[in-house]
Amino acid sequence: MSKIITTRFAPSPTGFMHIGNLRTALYSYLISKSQGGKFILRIEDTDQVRLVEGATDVILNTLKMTGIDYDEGPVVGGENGPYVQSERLPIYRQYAEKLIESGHAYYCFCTPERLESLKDDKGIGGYDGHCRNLSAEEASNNLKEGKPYVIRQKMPDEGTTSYVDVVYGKVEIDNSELRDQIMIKADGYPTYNFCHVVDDYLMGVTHVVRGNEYLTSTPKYCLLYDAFGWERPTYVHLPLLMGKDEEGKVSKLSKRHGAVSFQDLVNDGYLPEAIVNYIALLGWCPKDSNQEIFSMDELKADFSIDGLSKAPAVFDYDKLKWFNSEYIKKLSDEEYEKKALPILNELCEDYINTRKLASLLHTRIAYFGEIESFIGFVTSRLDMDSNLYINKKNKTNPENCKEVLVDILPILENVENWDNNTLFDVLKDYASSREKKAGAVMWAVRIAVGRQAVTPGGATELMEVFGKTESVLRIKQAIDELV
RNA sequence: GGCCCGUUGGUCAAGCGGUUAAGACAUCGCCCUUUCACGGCGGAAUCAUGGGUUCGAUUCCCGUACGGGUCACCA
Repeated sequence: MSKIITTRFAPSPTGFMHIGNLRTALYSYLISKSQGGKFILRIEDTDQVRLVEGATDVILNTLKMTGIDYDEGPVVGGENGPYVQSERLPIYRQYAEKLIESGHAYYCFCTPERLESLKDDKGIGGYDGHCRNLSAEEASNNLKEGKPYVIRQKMPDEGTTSYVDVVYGKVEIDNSELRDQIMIKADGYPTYNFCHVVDDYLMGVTHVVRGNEYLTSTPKYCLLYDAFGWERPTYVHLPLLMGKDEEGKVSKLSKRHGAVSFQDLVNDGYLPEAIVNYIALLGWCPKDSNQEIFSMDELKADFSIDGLSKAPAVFDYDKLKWFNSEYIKKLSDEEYEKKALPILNELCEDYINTRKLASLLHTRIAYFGEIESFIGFVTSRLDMDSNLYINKKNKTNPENCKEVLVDILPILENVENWDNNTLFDVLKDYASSREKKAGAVMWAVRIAVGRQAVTPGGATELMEVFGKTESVLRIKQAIDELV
């Protein structure tokens, strides 16, 4: 019987959830779930300096909102806990000592100053193995004297180490490239380089899924597995997520490219489902299908590792907007209003029919944060430019528009049911009774009421939004302004 | 700088030795229409580059260029 596929997401609680990080979590999750596997969440908080208060909650919350549910992890627990590395310190110590005993690791007493002196002018330069050959006696004496120390992994002097990555294929590194990296720091905490291997093994992780910044350091981890006599996991390295600045230069996706944390995007009014859908396709493509809209369940069913791309992908806000607008359009009126109405009610005067306004905006917004930019003409009466009355197709101009407005004002003032359908009929009837083009009448009214060239919705829809009183006031004002 | 990885339209991408080189976003045009949006139709636009291998290379190999990653008591 083969082992059940087990993957994990192992973030550091150092701030917000970067969208690239979320994608890594997603892929890790999908690789497991597409094959009925197990998914573990592990918090890697061994860097006590970079630790940020509340960051773990952000991670937990993001996974919850996106529907990435974990079988084992903090809060939910599991048989391989604890799932927070700072609670596993004795475990790492114990395994580090095993490696010292077997000759795969050693105590190092070098000072930070000495280490610094090893670097070249570019700050590049690794450890030279100074304490490698300290005798057991010297080491234990140093230990007894209480000298600060770290524990280092002993790398082979010659040869190469290779492994086969599922996405990138065979990766081979000369052992001479490998430094004797630190496993346990002077503060007693383990480094990522060491503890993630111990944890992955102990937690039964079969597929290590992570960003490809680890591609070249993975041989070191393989060596660790070998030293312990453990079976190496399957490695799945993911291409990085890039951003593009104004000049068109591509670089690792960062804040200067716009909102890059999941929470920022949500705050801007992007739906978690849309975000997940979009990033799933940034670096992955379904086989034998051009499908683009995927629910989480569909992703779980269709995801496969061989659809993963090797090349880095540029995060495109335009495409995200498209996905989001698709998801917004799919929202039921009720779901949509739940999100749109609070924003509109906050921005608009009481007399505005915000439900009507919301429905006009439903097919027009790409994200909810965009609403405000659409309704400036609603929240205030914009400066009027009489040129707006000019429309070639309907042969309108300020003069004939004024005629229409003056003519139709008393008719509108008599309208009882102030709704779109009624108003539309009224305007149409008026037009045909005066042998005018309906479009010309609509244009005059829409400009008078909306006071801007392009509006979300036509003349009668706008009038419904404004209500009778405001609509009539706006038309009167427009007439006055047309001298 | 050493090492590693990558390179199909502006962006995401399919392709896995022979194709009119899919599709989506963006863009442009037309239709629909009460302006816009939605929806429908159509256009423009891509295999980084030089050598091989082959009857035939976008596809395989090597070099070059460009981009990225990595060389921490960070993960």
